[in-house]
Amino acid sequence: MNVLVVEDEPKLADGLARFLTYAGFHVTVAGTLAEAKRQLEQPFDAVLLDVRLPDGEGWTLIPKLKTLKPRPAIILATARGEADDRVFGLELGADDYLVKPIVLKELEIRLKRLVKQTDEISFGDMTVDARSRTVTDAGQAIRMTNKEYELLLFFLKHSGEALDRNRLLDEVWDYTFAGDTRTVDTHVKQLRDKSPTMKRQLKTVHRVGYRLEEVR
Amino acid sequence: MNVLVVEDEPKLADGLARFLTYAGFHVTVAGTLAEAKRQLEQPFDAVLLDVRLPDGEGWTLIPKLKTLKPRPAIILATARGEADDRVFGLELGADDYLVKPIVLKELEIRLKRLVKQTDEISFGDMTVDARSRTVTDAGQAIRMTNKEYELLLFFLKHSGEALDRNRLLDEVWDYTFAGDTRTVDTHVKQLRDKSPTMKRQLKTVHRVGYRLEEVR
DNA sequence: CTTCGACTACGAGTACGTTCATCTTTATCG
DNA sequence: CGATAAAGATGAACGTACTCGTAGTCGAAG
Repeated sequence: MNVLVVEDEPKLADGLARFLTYAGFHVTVAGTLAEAKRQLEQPFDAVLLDVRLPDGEGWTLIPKLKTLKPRPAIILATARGEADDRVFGLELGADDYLVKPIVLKELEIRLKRLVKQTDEISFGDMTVDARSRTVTDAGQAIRMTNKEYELLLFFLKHSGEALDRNRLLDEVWDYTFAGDTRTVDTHVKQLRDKSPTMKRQLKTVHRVGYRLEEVR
Repeated sequence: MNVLVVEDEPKLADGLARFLTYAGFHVTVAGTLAEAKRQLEQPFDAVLLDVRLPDGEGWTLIPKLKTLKPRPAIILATARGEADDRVFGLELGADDYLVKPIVLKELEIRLKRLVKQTDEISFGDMTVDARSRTVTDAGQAIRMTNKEYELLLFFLKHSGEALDRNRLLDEVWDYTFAGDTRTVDTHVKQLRDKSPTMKRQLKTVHRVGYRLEEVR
C-alpha cells in the first residue's frame, strides 16, 4: 500500500512518514508540487496532499491525479477552519479531507477506509479482489482475461446504471471510436458465459447498452 | 433519498432540514435518541447524527444502525476540535464525520458521495429512475421499451401540458413528419396498458393530443 | 353523419447475439 | 534472450429476435 505524502514542513512530514510506516504503509515524501509530480511517475494507492506548498496550492494537483491509472485516493489537509477550501477540494474530486492539526489515528482510519474501497468488491455470490485481480462466483474461482476483468469491474462499480456502448468504449477501452462495433457485446458474452451471476444479472437495455442489475 | 437528521437544537435542525430538502433529499427530524429509534422503524438511506443529545451520546446509536437493512450511511457531527470523539466515532463504524459549524455544501457533497445516487422522477405511485432507466408503478417494476420510456419521460417532464402529436413526434421521435400518423396513439396505448397510473392520468385531449394530468 | 381515437395485427427494419477469421499480446521453452 | 506457441482482443459477417410504425377496422364523440 503506497502512500505519497506531499508536505513541505519537514518535521510534520517526517512524523507522518514514521507513523504511516508503523501503521503498515509504504511511504514516500515530497516537499513540493514539482517533486510530487516527479514521484507520481510511480503508481500510488493514495496521496496525502497539503494545501499550502512552497510552489503552489495543493489542490492544483488534483486534476492530474484523477487522470492517473490506477487513480490514487486523494486526501487533502488544510489548516483548521478553512471551510471554503474544504468544499472546493471536495468538489474538485478529493476523496476526503483532514483538518490540521492532523490526528494520526484519524488519518490511519480514513486512509484504510479509502484504500479498502478499491480492495475488494462483492456482488451477490461474486467476489472480486482488486489486489490479486481474482474473481470468484459462488465459491468458484474464475479466470478472467484483462479486458474481461476491467469490464467486469466497471460494471460492478456502476451497478444499477444503464451504460451505453460509447461510455463503455470510452472508459474501459481507451477508444474514442466512432463506428459500429460488436466488441463490447463479445466481451459481455464472455462475462455471461464465465459467471452465472453475470448471466443472471447483466441485462441488455435495448437501443442503449447494458445494465448490471442489483441483487436484492 | 431519505435522510434522518438527529439534532436537538431546533434552529439547526430546521436549517438542515430546509437545506437538504432543497438539495433534493427527503428529510425527517428527530430531537432525541428515543425519537430517532422510533423513526428508524422506517428505512433510511442516511442518518446525520449529532453527538450531544439530551438523552445520551449520539454514537450509542451506531451499533443499532449497523444492524438495520438496508444499512443507512452514518454521518456524525460534533463540535470542533473534539478529535477523540472523531476517532472514536469512526472506529465504531461511522462512515463520515462533520465538524461543527456544519458547512451545508460540505454536508451535501459528503451525503451524495456516501449514498448511491439515483436520479429519479416520481409521479403519483410511479417512480422513474433515469440512471438505470427503470420504471416502477405502485411498487411493481415495469419493463419499458426504449420508445415507451422516452415518451413516458417526456410526458412526466411536461405534466399538465396538452401535447399535440406533432410536438411529440418532433421531440420524442426525431421525426419532422407532416402527414398523419397513428404511431403516437399506439405508444400511448402501451403506456396505459403497462401502467395503472398512466391509465388513470394520461388523458386524451380531443382534436389535439394528450395531457398527463397531475396527481393531487 | 362525419370525424377522431382505440385497438389489433402484421411486416419491415434494426439492434443484439453469436461465431469466426485475423491481428496482437503474452507466455513458454530452448 | 529470442523464437515459437498459446491465448486474447477485435471487428466483420450472419442469423435471430424484437421493436416500431403502419394499415385497417371498430366504436365513440361531436
